[in-house]
Amino acid sequence: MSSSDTNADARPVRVRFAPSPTGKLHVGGARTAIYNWAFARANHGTFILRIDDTDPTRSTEENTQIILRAMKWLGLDWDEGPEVGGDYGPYWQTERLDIYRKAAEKLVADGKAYYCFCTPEKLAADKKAAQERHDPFQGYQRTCRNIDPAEAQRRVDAGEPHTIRIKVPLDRGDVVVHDAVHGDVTFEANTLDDFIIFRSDGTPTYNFATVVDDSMMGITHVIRGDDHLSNTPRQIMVYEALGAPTPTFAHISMILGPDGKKLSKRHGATSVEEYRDAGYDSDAFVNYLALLGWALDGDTTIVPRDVLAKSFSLDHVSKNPATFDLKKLDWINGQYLQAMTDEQFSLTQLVPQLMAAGLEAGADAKAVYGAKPQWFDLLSSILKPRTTLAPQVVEKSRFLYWGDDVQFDEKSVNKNLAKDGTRAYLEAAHDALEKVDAAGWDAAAIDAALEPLPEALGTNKRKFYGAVRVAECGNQVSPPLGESLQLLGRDVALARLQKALPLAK
RNA sequence: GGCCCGUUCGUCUAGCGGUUUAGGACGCCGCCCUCUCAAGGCGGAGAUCAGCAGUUCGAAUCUGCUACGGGCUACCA
Repeated sequence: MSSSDTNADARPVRVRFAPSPTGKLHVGGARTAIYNWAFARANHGTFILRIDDTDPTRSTEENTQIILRAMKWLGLDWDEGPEVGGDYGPYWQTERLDIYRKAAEKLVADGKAYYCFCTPEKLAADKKAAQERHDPFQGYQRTCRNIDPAEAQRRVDAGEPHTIRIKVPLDRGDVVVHDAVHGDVTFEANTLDDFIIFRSDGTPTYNFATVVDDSMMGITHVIRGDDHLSNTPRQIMVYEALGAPTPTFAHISMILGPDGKKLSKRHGATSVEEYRDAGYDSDAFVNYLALLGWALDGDTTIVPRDVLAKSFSLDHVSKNPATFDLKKLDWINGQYLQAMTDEQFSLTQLVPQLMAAGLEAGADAKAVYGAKPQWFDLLSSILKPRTTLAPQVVEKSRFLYWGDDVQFDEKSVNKNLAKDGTRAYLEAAHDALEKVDAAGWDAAAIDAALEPLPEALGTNKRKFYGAVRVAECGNQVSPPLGESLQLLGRDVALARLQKALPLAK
């Protein structure tokens, strides 16, 4: 029999993501944020961002900004929180210290909590003794629970160091946590002790502060990491002492590295911003993370943000930990790139990368693109299927920026150009291309001009195009030749054939 | 030590007692397309559903135990 059955489901959905600004936003945290966001959107609820900065030594303003930036990059807009405000603020725990203090004092006044004067030394000794007699209950021995309230207050007023402990009802039965992903999880009553909710330094403990916040902010569903499941019965004790309804919980598993250990720097990039900087598309990244522990159904892999925001549901979240797989992330990224129009690809992938590499210069991507949109779109059309990650376009485009001074790849030259008969190939190609006039210089015309040559020269396509390709692009691997020459322009294309003659035989 | 969670192809997962010769996706292999590299299409290998014992006419699906992995057990979050 549990009185934690006060179900919150009837209330309008309000969820929160409450990161600690003690570091950057990690992929695990990002996934928790995504699930909260998607759950709120799918249920027409409210998504709240709260900064849990109660650890003054490790929390920094800089980290907060990094987290906000990461949230924006991920496209996870919040309805209440930093920058947007809301009716349930403040949204920084350090600004809520008074609220916690008052809540704790009220619990004491109501007889739901009490002052404890036990020293750390005594607590350690009690614990050791419990261990030695193999007592199944190793929690706090409730030493101060029965001190007369007036007496306790007198000692507090006299300045005696004290903490505040929750008074767990002795007749409290087993606590069952209603978890949306794990089902009902039962904790035996005798494993609960009167834990500390307020430290002797006057700050609240995590298990108290979050519950005060979550209840005051009307949070209906607490979606968070697995590591909090064991803490949940304690938190339920606080909800009950506060007389607040218990939310529905959803504990999601953690993300592992390829070796099955918890994902860490050891495994490579762990923070959201590293993935952004590596050139991943944020939609693809969100898609991948969402799939790490959740499935729309058994068959769908590409789940765009709007579908996620419509179809996300907690009962499709898996219980077991998931291994982060970079290969699949890359594949999904490639899928998102393929789905872009040439213009989108130019604006968001191609031009920014070419600018970062110093191949193009201008005020911004839009301005650079605007100078020759058809040229970039054509380049995008041939590069798009060849890229899974944005920065890859740089090396594939480089040959376009050499003028008539081609940087030859030695191996490619040896294998394709320095072979008997190639001189005739280049000359034939030059003659044929010269007949294509400047006005009609496009991939179709170029391909048409070259197409009959291999047979006429008594060779095969592989050898012929191989030689021309290396002469034009410097490498035996390049985008399709017709488009490449169109992008190069007639003058440069012809000049390159001429200049490569000495390398041919 | 005590309490709690987890375990389906290498990886992410579908599966909620019979429709399962366990489905899909990434990766891998092969074929097709093809002037290179991709993209795309088609096909293949790959999981005795952690193990054991039960319940049942019937179990990946329910129960118990064991193993392995993880979490909590703090005046950390």
